[in-house]
Amino acid sequence: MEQRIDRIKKQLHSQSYKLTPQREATVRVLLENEKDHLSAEDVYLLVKEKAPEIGLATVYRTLELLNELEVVDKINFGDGVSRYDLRKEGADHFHHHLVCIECGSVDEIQEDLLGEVEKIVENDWRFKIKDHRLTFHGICYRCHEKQDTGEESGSEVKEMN
Amino acid sequence: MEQRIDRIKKQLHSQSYKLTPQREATVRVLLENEKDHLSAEDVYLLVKEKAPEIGLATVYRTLELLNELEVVDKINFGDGVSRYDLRKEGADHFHHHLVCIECGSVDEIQEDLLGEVEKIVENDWRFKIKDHRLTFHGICYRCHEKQDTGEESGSEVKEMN
DNA sequence: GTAGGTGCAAAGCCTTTGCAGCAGG
DNA sequence: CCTGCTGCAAAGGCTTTGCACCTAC
Repeated sequence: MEQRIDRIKKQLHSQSYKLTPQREATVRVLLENEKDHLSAEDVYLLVKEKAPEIGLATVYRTLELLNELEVVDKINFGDGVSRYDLRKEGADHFHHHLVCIECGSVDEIQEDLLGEVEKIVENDWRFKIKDHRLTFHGICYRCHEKQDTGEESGSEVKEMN
Repeated sequence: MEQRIDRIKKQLHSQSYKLTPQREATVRVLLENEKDHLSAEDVYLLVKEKAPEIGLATVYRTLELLNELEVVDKINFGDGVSRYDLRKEGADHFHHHLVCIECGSVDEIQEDLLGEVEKIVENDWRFKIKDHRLTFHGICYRCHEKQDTGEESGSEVKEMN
């Protein structure tokens, strides 16, 4: 974790940005919640616990900056808010999402499932792929199990991570 | 075109909605611009040419309704606006997008490229897929040709529809 | 006459921006 | 000082909602 912060710090410095306390707090929140897909508001609330004086605008500005530096990906599941997802270091961004329409959970698939598909697209459509977004909507295994055991579904779920 | 409108009309009636003149004008705009990915505002401006008195709110409400009826898909390319894409009739929604980061064009791939991938997801993650979104970001063949001046254009590009 | 649909304007949300103050070189 | 960064509040942009009127059965 410290190493990662250090690397992000260097990355910032290399483009003459600073790792201010607010930025560091924001990055830490992202690292600590790496599995989640936090909205700016979510990040804000979590950062406030560490740095109560921070403003929402700063969080937005920091997230925007991290997005430009390709430290995070800004993603959108169609629910009206942007979410921010830490990139795996070094990896040419390759991860997909499973969004449960029952409980709203979002799981990640790190594995690259699109190798073949990308070859087809690049050849048949002569399209030079730089990035992709793949999201499946459906029912996650947890909700599946709930239904199979006759349990009530849905209304109480909070966090699935 | 008339047949399609007729079917949409029946679909509306079957759920006791009406195909009002405003709704019909909106649907016609969508049919006439099937290849595009219009925003609500785009649709509004086009509909206004046929039915100048229509309000933006009605367009939003109509698009929302058509989305619920699965006549259109509401999609989002991360540029801050929702876009509306007519579904191919009968098809279990399967189409993907190629978004050019150079010129902003959006091409569609109707072909289902995810058959194998979906099997893997359903088996390995026990996730029951209901829908998916697949978008590639990169450089389209048109921009490619523009850049590589004097390139031999050997292979044919596949039909986009 | 009842229910659904419409236009307009207002309100809602998420996000961005303007600005004065602040911090570190 | 100068530059970059911050917090606050205001403004923006897209979308939804409230409401009175209208229209079709």
